[in-house]
Amino acid sequence: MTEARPTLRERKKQATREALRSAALRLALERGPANVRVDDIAEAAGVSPRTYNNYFSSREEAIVAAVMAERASRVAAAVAARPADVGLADAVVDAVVEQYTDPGDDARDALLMIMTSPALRACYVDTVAAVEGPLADAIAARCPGIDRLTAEALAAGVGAAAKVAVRGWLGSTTQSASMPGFVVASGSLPALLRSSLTALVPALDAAGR
Amino acid sequence: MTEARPTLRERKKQATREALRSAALRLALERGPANVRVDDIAEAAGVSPRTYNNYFSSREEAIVAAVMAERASRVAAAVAARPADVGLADAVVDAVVEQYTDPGDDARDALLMIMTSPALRACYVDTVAAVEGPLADAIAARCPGIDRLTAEALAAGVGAAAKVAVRGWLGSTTQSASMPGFVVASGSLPALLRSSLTALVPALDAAGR
DNA sequence: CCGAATTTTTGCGTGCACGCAAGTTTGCGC
DNA sequence: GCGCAAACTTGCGTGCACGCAAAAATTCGG
Repeated sequence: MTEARPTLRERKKQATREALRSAALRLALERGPANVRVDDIAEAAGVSPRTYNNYFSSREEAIVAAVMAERASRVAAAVAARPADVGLADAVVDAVVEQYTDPGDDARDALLMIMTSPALRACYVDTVAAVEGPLADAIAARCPGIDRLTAEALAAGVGAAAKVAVRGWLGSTTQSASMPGFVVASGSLPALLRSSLTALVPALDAAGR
Repeated sequence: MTEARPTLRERKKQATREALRSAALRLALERGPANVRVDDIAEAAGVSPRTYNNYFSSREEAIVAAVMAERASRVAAAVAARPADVGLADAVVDAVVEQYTDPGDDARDALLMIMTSPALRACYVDTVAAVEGPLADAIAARCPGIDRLTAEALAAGVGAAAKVAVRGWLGSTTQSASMPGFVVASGSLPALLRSSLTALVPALDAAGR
């Protein structure tokens, strides 16, 4: 065992978190997201309702977390893993697209459910924002002399462009009141992501040197 | 009168909205934001508590709205107003900085209060996001042949960079749990905004042609 | 000016987020 | 093992957001 096993307390915490995540996802898929109360999730996971909110700060968060677990850190890792001789722009764009190109592990229908429910969608785009921190680190690591603020601005820009692509993917309606819950797939998500991120390539190139 | 007076109904709606805004701001400044319930705001504005939520979807929103009213559209207008022979990058950067350089109308202490309260800060950065729509329009108007998705990606990037600058301005802590409510001014906001936006200038330049 | 259609306000009920103060479990040095 | 300190869980109370349907206000055609 190369990994020192984390303390009992830590393992229990992760177990509880996982139990809540999967219970939330399962119930949401069975009954539809509107028919799941946090009390139900808590009961299914064997903890008190109050405890649920010690782990997740909204009803939607657990459901989305079940699908998006660790995607944020994987983007950063993917950027770091790119060979040093490819430009920053290519490294970042490819890494981001890669993570969204194959969501299809076993979460196909979960993704569809998330895209269908406005509340879940909102929570999902917040998840996209979570890549910004790790991504900023990865960018900074790749560009030795770079300003910290610049790295964060670029990472935030990438996150924002990704959000735009996702919103565009769902149809043209931003999140306005027009036809909520109406989903139109207008092109493939990877292609949209690439288009959207292309706008930022010059900025990434400039920073990469 | 060049403007046809809007219907009575419309005028009343705006009056109610304004009454809620100013009541919220006044009470928050008097008692501190934590000691204002939405019931208080509603009562001060002479409407039912339920009506408050027909106008604002969170307790913080009215307070922030009182300060930020119409700033979003002003940024877009400022971009549109720049002479056509200045580059897109300069037009956008100057317009954004301009709007945040002089918040000092009479809202100095209101801004300080917003920066001091975590919940209000969060709502404030959401407000920054509201510039993105109008800004995308302005960018699209300035660059005739530009792709719509590209314009939105750029606008979102600008918004994101502005958010980073604002966060950085409040001290290095993002919105983490470390010392909430502790404010450190680490440079002037306009300077930070300029630095942050500089990272995106190459992208704007590339799109401007 | 009158009544029907539309919009806004309001009260009510439900579910949710979270601070607080016990109660309970785990970690750790002895 | 023992016991104390730290961390986690739980119940409770408060305030908040919002769907729904009844009531009040506004508009508009005649």
